Amino acid sequence: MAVTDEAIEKIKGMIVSGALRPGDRLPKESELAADLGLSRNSLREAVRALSLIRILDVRQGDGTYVTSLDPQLLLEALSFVVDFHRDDTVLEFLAVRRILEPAATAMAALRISEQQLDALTAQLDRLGEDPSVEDLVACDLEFHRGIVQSSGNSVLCSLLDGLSGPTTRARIWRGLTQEDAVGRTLREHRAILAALRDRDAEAARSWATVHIASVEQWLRSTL
Amino acid sequence: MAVTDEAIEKIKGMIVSGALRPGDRLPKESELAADLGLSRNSLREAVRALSLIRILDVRQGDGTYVTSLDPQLLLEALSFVVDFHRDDTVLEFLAVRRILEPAATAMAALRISEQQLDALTAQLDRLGEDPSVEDLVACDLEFHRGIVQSSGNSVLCSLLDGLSGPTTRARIWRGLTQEDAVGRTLREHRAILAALRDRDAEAARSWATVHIASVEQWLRSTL
DNA sequence: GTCGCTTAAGACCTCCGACGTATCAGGTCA
DNA sequence: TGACCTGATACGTCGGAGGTCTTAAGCGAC
Repeated sequence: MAVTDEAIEKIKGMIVSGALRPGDRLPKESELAADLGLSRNSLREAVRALSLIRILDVRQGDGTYVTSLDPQLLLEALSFVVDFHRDDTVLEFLAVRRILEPAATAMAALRISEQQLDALTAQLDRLGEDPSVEDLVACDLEFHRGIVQSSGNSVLCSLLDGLSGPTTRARIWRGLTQEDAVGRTLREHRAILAALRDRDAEAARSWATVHIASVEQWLRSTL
Repeated sequence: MAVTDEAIEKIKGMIVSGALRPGDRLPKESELAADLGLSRNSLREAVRALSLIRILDVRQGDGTYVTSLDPQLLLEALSFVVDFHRDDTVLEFLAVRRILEPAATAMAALRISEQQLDALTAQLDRLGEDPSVEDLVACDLEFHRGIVQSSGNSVLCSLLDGLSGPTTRARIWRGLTQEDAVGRTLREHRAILAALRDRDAEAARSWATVHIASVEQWLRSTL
């Protein structure tokens, strides 16, 4: 195994074992390199790799720190990876989202606060009746994120955030080409919101399923 | 932005835009560094980072290649990230798994082949009636992986694979401390398998839910 | 002619040392 | 007291020198 890979494993080990805790500062590059028995250049490769996936936070002129390691932060790296997906796998991503999103929406129905409900309502009102497709999709992302955050599960939230990216393009494409896709999306958003206000988890789940399934169905028939 | 980060973005751009396709070979380090306008050392940091998340495959003595970019491969990196989770987030991971796994099991009920059913049965038979906790958990992972693979969704499969890691420790702990956890797990596995054989998606879904919920409940009462 | 070994070229691996740049703390001066 | 300056510290970048591994061409024995 290459020395850099060993260094990655060793740093990982230090964090997992608790020798390094969230927020801790690492020894300076030259010292850590000496400790781990490799050159500063090779160590930097290891640190850079861990910093790409948000394990480490490198601040020039200051030092290198362990991040908070929050699931939210760590899964942010997921979206970077997901950007590389190929178009022929959009359906698989969408299928997973179709499983998670209704579940998250149902969970949110039991926990969402009145303030959050009001905020979602205001957001939909702001969009108006006839928005541009780009505005709609941006608003769509925001709407669903707001709901999923109310599920109270940050892992679920980050995961859905990461998975939503790839399907965005598909949604824009649909909005541009399918008759009444915009109006349908708006109506479904209102329905989901109404179900949340009623604290009706099953209705919320069903509307979320319908909402995503409509995109999925269109995509399947188009490909 | 640092030159290395720029290089990461540029290489990512080359792949996403299609200039570099899966399996393609990158120019050699010295050439690519010159093309991107940075030193070989800095470029190596970028390449190393992308190789950690399985975007690039570096082969000493040969060259650097773009990987297949399969969801399965890309999400493998997820397990690396998930290893850093802290124990207090196990419940959140488990909650997500509780959503995904029953859905995947239900999907598998409609698609799993007779050969795969036989393989799963043989696997359970091999384990016997009174296995060690470690053997049981290893077998548990294998069992669920086999089922999820039959769901036919590789994104779902890889995601669950990544999420199952963190909960493994918890399952071992439970097996060692809770009365009859081993026997209960074995019975539930048999029940899931029977539902799959019957092509009964709803029964399969329910048994999978029960199976995971029992771990979740125990963990919640223990913490 | 085919198989197996040798050899050389190509590409990545590791290291060193030097200099550039950003941050922060402490001191200085109005 | 507060703004500014300055030095120490740590990360950022670079160029070059060997080292190691993979591959394939070359070559001899069977």
